[in-house]
Amino acid sequence: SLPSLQFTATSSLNSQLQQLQHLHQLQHQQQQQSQQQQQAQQAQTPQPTQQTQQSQPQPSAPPQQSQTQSQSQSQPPPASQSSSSPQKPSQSPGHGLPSPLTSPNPLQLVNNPLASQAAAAAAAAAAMGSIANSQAFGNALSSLQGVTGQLVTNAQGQIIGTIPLMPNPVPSSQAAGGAQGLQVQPITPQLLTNAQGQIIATVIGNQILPVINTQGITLSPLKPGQQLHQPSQTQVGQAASQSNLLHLAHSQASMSQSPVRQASSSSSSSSSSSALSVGQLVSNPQTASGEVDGVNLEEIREFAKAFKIRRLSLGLTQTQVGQALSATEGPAYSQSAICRHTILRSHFFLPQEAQENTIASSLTAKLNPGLLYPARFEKLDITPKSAQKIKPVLERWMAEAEARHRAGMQNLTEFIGSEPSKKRKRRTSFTPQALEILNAHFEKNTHPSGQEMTEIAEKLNYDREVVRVWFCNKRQALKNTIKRLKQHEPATAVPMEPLTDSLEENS
DNA sequence: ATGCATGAGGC
DNA sequence: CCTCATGCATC
Repeated sequence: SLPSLQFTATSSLNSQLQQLQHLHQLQHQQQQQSQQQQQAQQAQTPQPTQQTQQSQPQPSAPPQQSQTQSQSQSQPPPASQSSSSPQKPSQSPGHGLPSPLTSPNPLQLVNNPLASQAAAAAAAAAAMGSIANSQAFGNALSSLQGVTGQLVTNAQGQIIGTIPLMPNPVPSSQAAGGAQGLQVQPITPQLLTNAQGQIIATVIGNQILPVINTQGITLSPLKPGQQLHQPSQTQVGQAASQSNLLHLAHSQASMSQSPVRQASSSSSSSSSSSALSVGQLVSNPQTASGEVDGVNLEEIREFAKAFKIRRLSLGLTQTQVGQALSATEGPAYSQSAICRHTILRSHFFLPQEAQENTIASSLTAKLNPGLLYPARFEKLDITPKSAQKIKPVLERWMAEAEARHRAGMQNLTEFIGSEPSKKRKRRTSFTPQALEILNAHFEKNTHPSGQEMTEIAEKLNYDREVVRVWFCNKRQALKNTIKRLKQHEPATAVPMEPLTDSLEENS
């Protein structure tokens, strides 16, 4: 009901104000409710974060804990940069809130320097009124990694997931009993690993917290050699996780995070049964899904999301998939492609920020050439069309990968070293100054003439060809961005004409 | 995850 | 020379 509650992490002042207002309100409402849970969270938060990883060995935690907290209070996450700007605004007002915060602001609990998104996410969660419902918080995390205190890494030390802070009802009896709440419970998280020995979930008390699980695909807690789906185990995991996660559906929907609709009945035989149903299962066009180029982005998004989960549950990296893919016949894609395909999901949810700062300002610039603005075009993602094209390939491959996995870890990973063949030109690295100038030119004219490019190249002392390619890539990125944004505001295309016209032949 | 590079297909 | 779809190199 509250449009501004969209999970946008916008840098726009207006929406920020709105968010904060809501936040304010909600905090009042939730104070009492959330207190207990906050305490519970406090007990856990400082625990297994990678940076503050002292907890387990010795209970010398207290001093360090307080230090960590005071740090995060006094100053915003050090890592924060321009991109994390939304953090500050959304936080500081929190401190200044007239409401008597008897217990620390929820925002601080996740003020984890590790994750620049944490604060923003927390703000969003709070704004959603879901902070009290820690479950929602946990879910938001499924698609927004880096929101929690616990990072889960695999054998290579790569972060493959996060563990939500879940003060759950079950052990609460204890927590409630120890009213002090702050004491770190002697929880010794047991870790569930997949076939590769990678951690995919933790067991705290009698709770199983899947690292990544939004679609009922319980990451199989199996040891090498074991059969993939043991109903008993699977159920345990699901029972625990689903009951937690299912609630989220509503609150999550408001965040416009891809809504995971789960057939409540399909709880028993989730993953193995259907490689296809995963995508279909969730293809829920509640968003009156925007179609770009005749491609259902919603569907692609869901698939990408599911694919990632499946990939991780097999303990595979994007690179591995890419390599394995190229080993098979038929179309193959690189790690880059797989990554972009995955990214498509989140970027298509681009916050208004992109529209306001990127397109709008670029348009402004085009319409008012004199006006300067910080150029912030999107990355060069794949087009919906490409995503559509890749999807079946990935789907097919994953189906077989899962099949093989079930049969016993085969050699999925039989790769073939790609022939270096020609020596590729070394990647040019433009200096910030050069980029500034290039961007300035681009804003004035996306299609500089050969003459102009020559001049630019000379002025900047770069290869002319390099400059030309830069413009090509820039145009490509801009165009892709526009396509994505069109989905959001199809009607506002009016002021967009001049730009699109210059980038496209038709349309 | 993203920035520059490559190559096919076009005009 | 351009656009597009992708990939190698890097960040």
